[in-house]
Amino acid sequence: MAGPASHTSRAEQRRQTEARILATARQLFSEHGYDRTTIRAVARAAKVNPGLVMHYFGSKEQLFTQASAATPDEPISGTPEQLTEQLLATLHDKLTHEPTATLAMLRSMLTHPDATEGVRASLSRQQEQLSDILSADDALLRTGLTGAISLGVVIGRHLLQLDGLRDAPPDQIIELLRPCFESLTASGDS
Amino acid sequence: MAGPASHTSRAEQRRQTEARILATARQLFSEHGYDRTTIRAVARAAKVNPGLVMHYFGSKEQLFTQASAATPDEPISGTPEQLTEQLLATLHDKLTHEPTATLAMLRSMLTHPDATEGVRASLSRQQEQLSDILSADDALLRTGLTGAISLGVVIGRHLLQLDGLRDAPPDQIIELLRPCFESLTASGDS
DNA sequence: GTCTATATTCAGATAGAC
DNA sequence: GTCTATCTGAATATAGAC
Repeated sequence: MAGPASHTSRAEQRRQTEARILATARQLFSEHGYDRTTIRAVARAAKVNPGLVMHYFGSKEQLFTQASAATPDEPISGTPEQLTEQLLATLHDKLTHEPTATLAMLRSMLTHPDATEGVRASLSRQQEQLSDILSADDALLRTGLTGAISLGVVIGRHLLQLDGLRDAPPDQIIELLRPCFESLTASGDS
Repeated sequence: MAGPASHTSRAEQRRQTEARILATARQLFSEHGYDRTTIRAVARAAKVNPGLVMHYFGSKEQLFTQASAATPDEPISGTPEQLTEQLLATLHDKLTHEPTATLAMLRSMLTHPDATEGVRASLSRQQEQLSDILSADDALLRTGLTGAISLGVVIGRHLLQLDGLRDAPPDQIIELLRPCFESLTASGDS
């Protein structure tokens, strides 16, 4: 691969190769899911040997763990009114550029137990934070719904690529969804 | 398995065995998805031989096709106002008893191309019908959102079993979602 | 440090015995 | 019509050569 390395030390070379493998794995996991992504395919796409992938990451499971490690959502805080805007802003961000690592986890969330747990944990954390602010007796259901709705819209856009959702401007989507989130974060009992 | 069959003809016996295999396959596909469900596991759970499953259904793909064949949604028609109630009624039904066949398809929709196409086709059909009624210039986006929201809530309840969503009474969920659907089916431009 | 060769396991599918 | 035995291919993982 590398010609006579000018400044790249051996350790630096290794770091770059490892990063390239990881980026390739993220991409393939996000497109085809855990089970249908093979170590061999990752190696081929990253232009390295399959054995090297194993050597660096230990196992397919560990490779997936690293490839799907996403930065956790911003903590939510403030008044119930601010809450709606924060949720919409977070969703807007996910609609514009959801990181490949997150898509890798979402892609496998229905079929790979680790991914299921990852998504559940992430949503649960958010539900806890939100429920503290809402403090209604059906808070957990309301926050579960905002999470499920966000999840459905993200999946519909990035993974299923539904007509109408796939190419719509994020701003327009957010505007249409604002009443939904407002009604769900409103404190009035049904 | 069968003792001295009293009234069951050989053809009847076969029909029953085939139905038992299909029901078992539906269950396992809906729990673990396409890739992690093996012919062998289906055979074991149905108390038949793996060869018999192949003999009856030809291939794993064909078994999945039959196991995940769901009855299509009711056609939607009427005025925009009736439309909201119909969507909510359909969702209420899915929250109470989503058929195992549908869950089998939903479980694999992110990782198995056939299932992806099945879900996309089902949602597209519904979007077409709804868009005809709405006749707003952003109709396709609005109907895409109602589909994505329904999908997210069904997945959150049945497949991810999110806290708050998992055990909530369908009536209560529907009430909380009514404003969402009303705002999305309202004809006013944003 | 990188890659080759291979061991091991397990899946779907097939052919043929009872 | 039902089941046993087996073929074939592919995947992860390992051991060792360069």
